[in-house]
Amino acid sequence: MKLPPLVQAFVLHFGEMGSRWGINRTVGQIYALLYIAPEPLCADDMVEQLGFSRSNVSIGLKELQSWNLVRLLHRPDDRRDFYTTPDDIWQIVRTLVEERKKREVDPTLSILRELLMQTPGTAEERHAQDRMREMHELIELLCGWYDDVRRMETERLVQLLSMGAKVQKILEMKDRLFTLPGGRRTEKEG
Amino acid sequence: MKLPPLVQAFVLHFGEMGSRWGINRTVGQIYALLYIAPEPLCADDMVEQLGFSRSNVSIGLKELQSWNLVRLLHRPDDRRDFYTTPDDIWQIVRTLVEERKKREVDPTLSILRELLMQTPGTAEERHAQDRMREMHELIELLCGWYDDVRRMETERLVQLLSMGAKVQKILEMKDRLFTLPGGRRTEKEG
DNA sequence: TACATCTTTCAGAAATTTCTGAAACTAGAG
DNA sequence: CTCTAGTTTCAGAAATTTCTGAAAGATGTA
Repeated sequence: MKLPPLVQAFVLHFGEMGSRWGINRTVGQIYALLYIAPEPLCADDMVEQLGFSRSNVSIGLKELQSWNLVRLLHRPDDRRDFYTTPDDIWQIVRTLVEERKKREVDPTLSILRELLMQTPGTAEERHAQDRMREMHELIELLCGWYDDVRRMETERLVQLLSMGAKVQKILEMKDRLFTLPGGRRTEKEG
Repeated sequence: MKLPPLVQAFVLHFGEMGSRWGINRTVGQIYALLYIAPEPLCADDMVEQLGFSRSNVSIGLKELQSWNLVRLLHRPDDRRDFYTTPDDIWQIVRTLVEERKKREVDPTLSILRELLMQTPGTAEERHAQDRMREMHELIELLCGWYDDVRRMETERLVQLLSMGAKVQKILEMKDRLFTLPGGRRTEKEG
């Protein structure tokens, strides 16, 4: 691996973290390299800089493509494929979350739905189903929220995130505004 | 494996998803079983119901304990350890997020901080560092938000999540309230 | 057509992770 | 102290994942 020390440390870290993030070392390193590279890279650049075999890099790139995490581009008079990550890091995060949801959440959601359709035979099954229902509701709530948030413009999103718990203050204010003197809420609120 | 079909399907699913979630099959199945079991279980119950070896279950339970995901409890006149998950599923989610952050985000944050302290030698390193800085800022923003949110009471949290993008409406309202006629913001905002 | 350049596939080697059974360990009861 | 009922550890077997080199495929050029 021939990289400036700073870059190398970054790339190696992403390789190590790869396994914790459910991708492998090669894929982690390739992505890290693409992310910090000032220019698009071709597969052979990666082979040279990371020291993996050509085929390993090829498979890693396929994997990244299946995650929609890289852009493929070409240069005039050059048959090679060049790869980059989006310049906008928020775009990267959005894609990452979207894909992880697709792989890590959606299958569970659909199994839960399926199992909740069934009629429980025993008390044990009934209890199991209650527990699954709780889980299903929670995941649906989170997904609903996510589905709203992902449509927000980045600027708004940043604004919201920066506020953190201050949103709560606003909610409390809203509650005061819309709550009748006796403590009950107005009809519109729920 | 001797379990009611409904329970079995659930448990098997969590086993399969285990690898995508960075835990293994055994751990996934054990947790699923504990989650839907109406009563606390001891290790031998799990051996019987899941068909793993005793030692495998033991290691799986240790792993779950290291994630703070199970509670250990004892019965009078019984030396065995019994295990459960918290009744409150929100508590489970909170723990899960906390632990994943600890393992999947914090190490990256600290490497980034470290690398950003260094003085870049070349233009390439300078560019790499800029890119790392973007990443660092984004992660800090998310962590700051998370740090606020995790302290919220569950009821408030649910309220917030249910609102989804409606929060945006409130923000816009707030903007209107605090924005001077000319379009500039008041000093307090920003 | 033959050739050059680049990419992909794939069988098997290498490495890593998971799982098991046997042995070691722990702590209360007699 | 010894027995018993439990838990943990650990070396190696089994399974899975990752990685490689060689071969095949694709595509543009002469």
